[in-house]
Amino acid sequence: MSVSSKHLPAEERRMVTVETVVKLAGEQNPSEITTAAIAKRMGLTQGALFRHFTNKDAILQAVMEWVAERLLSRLEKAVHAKSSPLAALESMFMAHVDFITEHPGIPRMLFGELQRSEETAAKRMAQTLLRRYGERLNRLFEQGKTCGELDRKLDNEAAATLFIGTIQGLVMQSLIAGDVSHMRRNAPKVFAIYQQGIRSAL
Amino acid sequence: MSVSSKHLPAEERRMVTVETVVKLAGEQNPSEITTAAIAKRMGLTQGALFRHFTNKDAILQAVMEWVAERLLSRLEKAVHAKSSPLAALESMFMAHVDFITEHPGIPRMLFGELQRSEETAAKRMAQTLLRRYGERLNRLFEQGKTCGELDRKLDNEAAATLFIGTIQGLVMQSLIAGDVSHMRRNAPKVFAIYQQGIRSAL
DNA sequence: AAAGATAGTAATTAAATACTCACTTTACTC
DNA sequence: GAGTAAAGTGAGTATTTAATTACTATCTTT
Repeated sequence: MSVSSKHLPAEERRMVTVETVVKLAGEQNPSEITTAAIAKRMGLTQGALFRHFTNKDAILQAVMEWVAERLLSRLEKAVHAKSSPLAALESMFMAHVDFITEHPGIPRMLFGELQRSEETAAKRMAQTLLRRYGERLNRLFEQGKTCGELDRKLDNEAAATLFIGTIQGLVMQSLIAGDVSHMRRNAPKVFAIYQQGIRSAL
Repeated sequence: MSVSSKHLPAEERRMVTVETVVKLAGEQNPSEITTAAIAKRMGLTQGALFRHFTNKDAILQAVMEWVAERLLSRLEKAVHAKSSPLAALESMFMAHVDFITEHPGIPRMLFGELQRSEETAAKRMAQTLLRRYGERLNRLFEQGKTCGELDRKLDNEAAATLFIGTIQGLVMQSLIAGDVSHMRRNAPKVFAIYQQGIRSAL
């Protein structure tokens, strides 16, 4: 049985669609991803997409849900079983970088959704994802403070902004270099500086 | 005499066009800025734009040139007359944040151009701008190392990535909050962490 | 195997968009 | 003030895009 036979049950077809969009976003500007392009990549006619999604925004929303689920669960797994909060933060950072290296289109889509002026469902999903991300970071920061690893007077919000911005900076560099592996190579160096910035003076 | 009479000399009209695009980018997704929208905002018909620009990319290119010039000169001014490299970095950081607060559309346009798959003139301008930015930072890092303010074994590239990413993170937060002033308020706190990360241990 | 439901096709539509062009208006020069 | 060049108008065009629809192919269930 071929992975993608002609007829797929709705649930599977939606999955394939989402994965296709993620793949396409890694190759081109997300705002240029048309329903025709998605369909073509799947070996489907454009109209067929609308059997499974009410409109294009529903596709993007499904993608953002997929991203939120996968990313957050990967981060949680990375944090799990790390003894110290600082080690957990590093593990989380690298897990995020790995995730993006595998799916380079994702940060672009996220940023693209956030800039939308209209209040689309996809945009709301992106906002929710980042809010939950920030909350998770806050918990780790608090733990780090109580166990003495982090600077007691560290500003949580600023530290979270910097954490996410650090990743965003790596994404930008890799966009300029046109090379995804660039990101993974430099991530540890960049995190080292970040760590130095938040941890308590010894 | 009104600032914008009906007929403007070509040079002025181009200037007004660029400023209009920058303004629009602060209000909506840059990829949704159409020539019709630009013209409408200027109180002009759409066709008139093409008297002054050969095509849309030429408009975007002019915008990127405007940005590069203004931003780099502001950064240079901020660095100037600062005695220490670290003080210069902080001044540069705040100048950049101020610039973006005044023109919130600019980071979005930059990022948007960088994601383009085609090699447009505007995209090349954006890449050049960031390259020159990085070079300027490198000079300051080197100065900081020789005068002992910065950690001697600091990785310049990583520090530059983090510097720019830090700003990108602030932009992202303000996008989520839907509030530009958010950025300026948090900038000092975020820079404080960054500074702690790069300076030499005392 | 028949019947009903599900998934896909191919052609079409309406709206949006970058760009063009023949013509008109405005501003400057002698 | 006439003549001219520059700047703007308004009505186009070709193309792209999301969404619709009448029809067909394929699965599933009894």
